[in-house]
Amino acid sequence: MPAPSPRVTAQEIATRRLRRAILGGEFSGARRLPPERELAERYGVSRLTLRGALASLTSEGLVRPRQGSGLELLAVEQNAGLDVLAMLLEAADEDPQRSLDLFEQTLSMRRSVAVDVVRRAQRHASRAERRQLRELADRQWTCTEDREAYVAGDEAFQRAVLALARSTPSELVFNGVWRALNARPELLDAYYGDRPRHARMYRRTARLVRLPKAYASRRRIGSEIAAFDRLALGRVARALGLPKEVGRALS
Amino acid sequence: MPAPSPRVTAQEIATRRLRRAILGGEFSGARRLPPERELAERYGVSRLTLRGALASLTSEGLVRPRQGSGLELLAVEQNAGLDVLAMLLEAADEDPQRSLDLFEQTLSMRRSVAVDVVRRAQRHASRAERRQLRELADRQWTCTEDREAYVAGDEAFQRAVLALARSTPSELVFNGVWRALNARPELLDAYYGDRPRHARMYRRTARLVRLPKAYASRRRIGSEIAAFDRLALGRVARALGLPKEVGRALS
DNA sequence: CAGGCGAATTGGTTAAACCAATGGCGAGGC
DNA sequence: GCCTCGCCATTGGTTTAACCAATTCGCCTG
Repeated sequence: MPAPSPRVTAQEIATRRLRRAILGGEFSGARRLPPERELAERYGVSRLTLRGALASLTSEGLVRPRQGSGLELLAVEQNAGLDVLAMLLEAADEDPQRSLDLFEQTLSMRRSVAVDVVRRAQRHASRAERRQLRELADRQWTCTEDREAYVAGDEAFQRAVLALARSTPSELVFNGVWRALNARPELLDAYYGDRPRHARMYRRTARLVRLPKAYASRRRIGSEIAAFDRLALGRVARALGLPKEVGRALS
Repeated sequence: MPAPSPRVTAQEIATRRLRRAILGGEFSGARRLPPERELAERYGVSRLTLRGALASLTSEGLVRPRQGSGLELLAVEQNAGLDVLAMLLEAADEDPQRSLDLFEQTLSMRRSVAVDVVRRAQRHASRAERRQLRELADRQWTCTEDREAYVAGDEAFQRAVLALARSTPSELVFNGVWRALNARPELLDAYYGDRPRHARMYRRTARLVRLPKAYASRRRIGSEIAAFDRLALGRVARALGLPKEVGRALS
């Protein structure tokens, strides 16, 4: 992705700051946000621009505006959608333990979804499609040197499997997870720290997919990914300044 | 929730209509949306109100505004977050097969996440917490007559398990899934059609959680839920006017 | 003291501008 | 004739200044 640098807009900045303030607990304890007019002044934008920001936060399930009453703060865990995961990780950048926990939880969830996705892909994929997949995986071997290319290839591979799985919900979950992991590039770097090992895992996984014993292979696929994730979490922990045992021990 | 009927705002209506138009494929083929000024006129609101709606759709990953260029339409599957799942289901209300597929895919994903959640809850829950959980499950037995109470209780139970699992991402996924299922009340009704059977499944599941052989029990938990979901999908299919075999045969 | 009325608060909406990025089209030069 | 540069129409971004509508709360009245 060239990412043509869409000009950063004032509304976007206000959205980020306000969202971060909310997720960072700046208003914790309060049931309501300050009035729009006050927030607009605080962030140095007009009230209408601030309202644009509020529209985003509303659709994310962080606040609920009530005419005449104010901006009600909602409990994140019970109302927010997966989209805020990225922002939660971002907002946790000064709390290593929380960062690691969120990262681990995210990987864990991704794993469980991945097993289901692979199962579905196994059912729906044609012979030709499987071969295409195999080729994608093989290509990963050739670029373990180049971090950026490798990560891009990994995303492409995962999306390819997802497309075969015929599960829109899983695709949407993946979008959220991927965005979240990319919200902390330094952690994603640590995750992909051992690319040859990662590529090897994929190759093994691909082989397992072909096995007829669906259930047994699925179980092993989960274990393969889990094994890599455990090692990777050790690296992530170290990148966060925590002892790597902390990462590997997580469940 | 009493849902104090927060007055339906013009901006919200515009958001819904525009979102539905996009998800319904009204602009399929086009790479861009019509200009803001034109959309505002079409939906009978001021440009600023329309911009509020656009802010929502932007944060949902459906469009990307580019100053001077226009409103770029993004590919739903590759950009949208889980939050749009509810709207996808809503927008599919005239396509029974698509509705059933989405419903099935959603349940399938929920199942795979559920297994992970249960595993985590198993690890983190204290003795007292497990007993509380058990009580919640037992209470479900007493209200299989009352659909509304039963569904509310089921939500409470699932949230309780989630809280024990210590996995924020899973909670966020659940929010999205739950909202999606509730987007089509008639289908959710069909899903909960056989409440005694549902309650029995929970009781069995709860028993499995206590088993020491973690892996084997996990596997069986997945099967328990899958068995119920399969039957329920048959009912959903019939509610959609499709032969129930279509629902049960899905994977 | 109870009830209701009304003013202050706060979100919802609009109008009319103007700024800023983009992209196409035409004039001019090579 | 073709390429390049620059102007300008298009389109999103932002602001100002109002006014409308729902809610809340305190004051006034009975």
